[in-house]
This record gives sequence, C-alpha cells and structure tokens, in this order.
Amino acid sequence: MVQAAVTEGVFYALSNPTRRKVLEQLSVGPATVSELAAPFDMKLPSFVQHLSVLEQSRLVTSKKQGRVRTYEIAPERFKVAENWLTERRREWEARLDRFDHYVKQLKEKESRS
Amino acid sequence: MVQAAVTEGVFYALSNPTRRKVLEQLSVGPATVSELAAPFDMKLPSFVQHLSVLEQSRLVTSKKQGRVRTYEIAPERFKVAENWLTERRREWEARLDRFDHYVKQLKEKESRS
DNA sequence: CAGCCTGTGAAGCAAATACTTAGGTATTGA
DNA sequence: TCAATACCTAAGTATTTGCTTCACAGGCTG
Repeated sequence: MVQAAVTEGVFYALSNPTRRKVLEQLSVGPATVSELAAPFDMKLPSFVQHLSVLEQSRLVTSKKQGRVRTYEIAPERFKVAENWLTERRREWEARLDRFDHYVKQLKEKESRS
Repeated sequence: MVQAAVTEGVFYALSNPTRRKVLEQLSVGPATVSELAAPFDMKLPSFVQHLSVLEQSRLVTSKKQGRVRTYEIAPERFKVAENWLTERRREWEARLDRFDHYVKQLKEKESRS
C-alpha cells in the first residue's frame, strides 16, 4: 500500500489554501522563500513549514545557492492527484453508460411489445 | 473569494484517506451508510462525520428513505479539483514552452554566428 | 406493541495542524 | 570585518481533526 501513502501525501499537501497559493505561484515560475512568503500575513517560520510539507510531498523541489533557497514546481508529481480523479471519473462514467444502455434496452423492449 | 472557499472545501474533503476510499466506493455505485461503513474499523458516529464532510463539500449527495440513508457521488463537483490541477498544468506548460522557444532561438543565433 | 434495525446527536479526548516567539547560522555587500 | 540579509531550528500554544462512548429517535417486523 505504498501507493496509498503517496496519494495521501499529495492530497494532504493540496488541502491547505496557503500551500495551494504557493503552488499557483510556482506554476508561473521558480521563486525564493521570501518571494513566496511575501503575499502572506504570516511569520516566516510558519510559512517555511508549508514549504516543507510541499517538498515532502514532492510537489516541489528546492535547492540552496548561497543563503537563498529557490523552489520549483515538480510537474510529474501532480499526476498522482490527476490520476486518482481520472480513475474515479472513469468508473462512474462506465457505470452511467451501463445504466443508459439498460434504459435503452428497456425502451426497446417496451416498443416491441 | 467564493471560488477559493469552494476549492478549499473540495480539497479538504479529498485530503483524508477514509473519505477518498468512500469516494472510490461511491464511484462504483450508490450505497447506504452501513454499506459504506462496513470496510472501516471505526465506530459509526466517527464514520458518519466523514460522510458529513463529503456532503458539505458537495462531492456527494444523500437522501433518506425510511431509516436508510443512501449516498451518491456528485460528478460535477469533482471538476473543482480537476480544473485547479488543469489550470496549474496549463501555466507551467506555457512557461516551459516559452523556455524551449528561447533555447531554440539561442541555438539558432549561435549557428548563424 | 416489543424489540431490533439504521442512523443521529452530544460531549469529551488525544493527536495533529498551523501558528507564534526567540534565538540561532551561514552568506554577502559595504 | 561588521552589519544586514536570508533562512533555519527549537520550543510552545491554540485550534482543528478524527476518534470515542453514551444515549436516543424513528422506522420496520414478528
């Protein structure tokens, strides 16, 4: 059940509005800790915890040059969430198709009688 | 900021593994409270709280006939999450395309010199 | 109508989460 | 070299989350 743990980490990271806004920012381009923190009314250590959650989930990566740490989005990882959603959609659509088919059969039977 | 609040509710609902498993079950087809609860090692009132979160997020709907409450998936609502992810992807792909283009230009300049 | 289902409501508790303050460390520019 | 910058670590706190137990309401069945 390693897969479940991965999904867990990604969806947990996505569940917080601050973290989602950071991801929105990083989708536009890489940024440093203080650039990312600037829009938020929050002390830096609090904010850095969010970055740490994002990095643990591997939705982002970072590297430090000198005293500046730069974050970057990790597009691959988003597929964990996308795939989960796609799979659900696949399931219910298959089911609804079966139901449509069933209704259609019923109507045909009806008209033949 | 209504849109943000909606996104919030959906991603929060999706962040819990129990709730995600319920959604997996409901994608396959509607089910009652006790059917949904059966796989989980959890007291019913705890479990019902998860159902309540899911219903508040509007990822599911329910109706009660007699003493039995039946839950159903609400496919439309999943688009909130899907759209958020799609929008991020759109952004970083646009950016990476621009970067590719820039590199290509550089190389052309190089070969002309 | 007695008793068993199926689900609800309320209160409480422990752990996780999101935040704070205080006090660093390493880097860099004057 | 010294002070400002950029970030990090540790410890503590309030709130939220996820769970429990206990008690009960309403519907169904013999």
